[in-house]
Amino acid sequence: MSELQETLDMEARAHSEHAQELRLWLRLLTCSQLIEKRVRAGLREHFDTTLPRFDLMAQLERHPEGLKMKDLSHRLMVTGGNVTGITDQLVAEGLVERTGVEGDRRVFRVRLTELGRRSFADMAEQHEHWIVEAFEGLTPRELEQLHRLLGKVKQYQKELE
Amino acid sequence: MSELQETLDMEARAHSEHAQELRLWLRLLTCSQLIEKRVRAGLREHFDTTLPRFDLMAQLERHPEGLKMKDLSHRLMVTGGNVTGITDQLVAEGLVERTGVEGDRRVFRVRLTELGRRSFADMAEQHEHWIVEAFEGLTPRELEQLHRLLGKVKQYQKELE
DNA sequence: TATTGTTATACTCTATAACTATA
DNA sequence: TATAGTTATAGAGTATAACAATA
Repeated sequence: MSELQETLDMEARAHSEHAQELRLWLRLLTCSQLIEKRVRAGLREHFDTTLPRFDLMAQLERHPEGLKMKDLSHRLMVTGGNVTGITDQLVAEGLVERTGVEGDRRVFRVRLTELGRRSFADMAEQHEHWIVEAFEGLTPRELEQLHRLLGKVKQYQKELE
Repeated sequence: MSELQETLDMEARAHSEHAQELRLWLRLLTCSQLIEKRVRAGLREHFDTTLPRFDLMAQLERHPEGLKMKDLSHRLMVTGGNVTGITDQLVAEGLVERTGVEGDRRVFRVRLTELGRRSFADMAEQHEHWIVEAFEGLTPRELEQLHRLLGKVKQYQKELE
């Protein structure tokens, strides 16, 4: 066993009668951490940005008409103050814009600027490459199976809420 | 579609010819974030502790003879300074202890104290419950399949290093 | 009164790099 | 020279709560 494998192999800490679930969780966590670390590093090195910023822009790219701060907060699963902070940064860099909404002066609509759209397109292309690479070890059929199984897991988390 | 489902359903942002991989990644990330959030919240509310602290103690529980700071750093996939900080906290609370190693005065052996072992046993019991609950939506066969597929993903990440 | 969004604050976690002590 | 560990620092990310403006 390589030192790297030894390093990453935290799964054996599962030790109870429910060892199967614990091993699965540790493996799931390890996979997402390994991929996420690479994505974060890539975003930082190549684009001088962070995953939350990328995620916010990705939401806006899907909604050209714009999203309210509250929508962003829900979708990104973080509290409002954080969305304000990230949005402020992106506005300062000219990547997104806040525009008022008629009929409710409390609300803003946040959208990508043209610069933001171009910038996001660049990042998304690289991001796609990193992700495709991460799953190259699986056959198309395995990709599909994994997607289906994780769908059941995700569905169940929502039922637990 | 419920608001919650809508909120969590970030997957549709995948839009390229490699949509399958992107959808899979977003689903994997969502699953691990949902479970991790619950574990973090549980550790904070019930035990006033954090996931990195729990993970460090879990490593020590697996190694009653103790681990060197460097080993912990490798296993937890974080840099040395951070291990020092977390270890300092746990030592201050009497949960772990540093003891010298004869033959190399640079090295420390970090171990759980008796209090640390009892404390970890409490946490591990609850932790197991949260994890078992998270995967209740899967049959034993599906648990096994998912574990196998994630094993391939994990294996491939190591090859990419 | 309730809601949208902002501000202020504090804390955890992390990486980096300079440093000490020992090998 | 190299290694084990610490210290110092800075920044990301987060939650909480108080607040202002509007509904």
